[in-house]
Amino acid sequence: MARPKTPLLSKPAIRQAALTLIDRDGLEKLSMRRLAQELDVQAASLYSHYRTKEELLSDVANEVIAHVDVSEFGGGDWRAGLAAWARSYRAALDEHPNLLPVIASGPGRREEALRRADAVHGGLVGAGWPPRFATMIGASTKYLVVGAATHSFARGFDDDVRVYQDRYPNLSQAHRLAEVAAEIDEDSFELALTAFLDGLTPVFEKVRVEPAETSEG
Amino acid sequence: MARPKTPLLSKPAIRQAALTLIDRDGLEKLSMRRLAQELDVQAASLYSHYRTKEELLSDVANEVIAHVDVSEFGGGDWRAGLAAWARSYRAALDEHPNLLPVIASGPGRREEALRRADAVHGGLVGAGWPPRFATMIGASTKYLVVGAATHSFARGFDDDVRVYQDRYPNLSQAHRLAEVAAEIDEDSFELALTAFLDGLTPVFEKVRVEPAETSEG
DNA sequence: CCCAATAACCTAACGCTGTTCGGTTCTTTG
DNA sequence: CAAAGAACCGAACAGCGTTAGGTTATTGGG
Repeated sequence: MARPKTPLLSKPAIRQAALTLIDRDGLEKLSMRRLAQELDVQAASLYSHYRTKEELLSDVANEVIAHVDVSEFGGGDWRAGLAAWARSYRAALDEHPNLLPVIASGPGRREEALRRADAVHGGLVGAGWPPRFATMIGASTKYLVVGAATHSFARGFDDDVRVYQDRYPNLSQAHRLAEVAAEIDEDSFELALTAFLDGLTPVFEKVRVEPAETSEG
Repeated sequence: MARPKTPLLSKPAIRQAALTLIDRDGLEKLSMRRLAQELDVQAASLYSHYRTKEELLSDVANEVIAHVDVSEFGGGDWRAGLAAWARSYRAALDEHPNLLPVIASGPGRREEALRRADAVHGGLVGAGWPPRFATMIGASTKYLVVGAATHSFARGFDDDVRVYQDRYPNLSQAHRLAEVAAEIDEDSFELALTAFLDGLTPVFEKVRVEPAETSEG
């Protein structure tokens, strides 16, 4: 077979198949050969569309991040903006947990990630935070989200609870809750986010500035 | 060559060589063959000491985590305990940034991680937090630390600042600070940690219980 | 309208990876 | 003193990302 009359592949189709495979079988199971097989194609053909596997993965990650919502920053309420952003971010990561290493590790050349970082920064400054604080708060909130997604209890402990029994007395009770690990994750994230925002509020009162032009400078 | 008179390898020696290589060349450059070469040995020999590469990496991670200090929980001050733990944790991750994916992703069967989780939980309960909150707070703090380490500004953005100029007006100013990215990371982490602890304090006043026996349950 | 360029697929191969097999020699145990 | 096991080796396996070179279909310029 040579060049087909209608193309068998396209960037979106490759991305979608990759994400499906990652969601279903895990990141480490995704190989170019397996991906090609899923698309009824030979592995080498993928390189007509993506230069490397890494580039493909970055593109997949970009697409996932594109679903994160930063629109809440539109109103001037930085608390609501941050909370909505953080929850939306977390939800996006939660939908594709196997992809998390890609999102968490890579450098941030991804368009959509930058677009959102810009929106967050602009929203905070627009609400009265000094730019330096806006940068820090944006980073900190992301810490919380990414940390909550990676180090989640749900996957952070072994299924076999008996491993911990007796040896770690303080934990043994905590992990009787293994079956509700997801709920603990959720509660912890909300607790942390709320506490963080609460702790930020008095800081805001101290450093607040009159909102100037956001975008010039 | 067959079996040598005095062993050429040992688990600690292998771990140390692996960590050195990871620190120097990065995680993805570490292969069993390269590691063996560093130890003047053949790759297959490593399997007399470690069953898989994964097991070796987990052991290396365990060793790094062993340096995290939870002793501050000894006094009854949960704030000081949490802060010291978080800073120590972060410092440990910072010393071996290339190892971070291993620490962040793997399930928590690592002895030292469990030992510390137990100490944290016990310290919080001992200070008066209900067990359920202790679990959540431990998880949340870890979120903050791991998130701060993985998504650090220092590595989260591309070296070439000009990429972002003009296209993202809100960011262009922020990233004129690229050369002080490490400082931003530090400040953000401290801001987040402090805000989180500040936000937690009023919660504590509400839910506090008389410290009961910590270890029976 | 046709020819050149390009694009999209293919097969085959390269060098690398983690890991296993079977062999040899040394040490330890009974 | 024999048997068992431990610690090394060389060679090989299957699978990986990627590249080279070939073939055919489409597209753009003279």
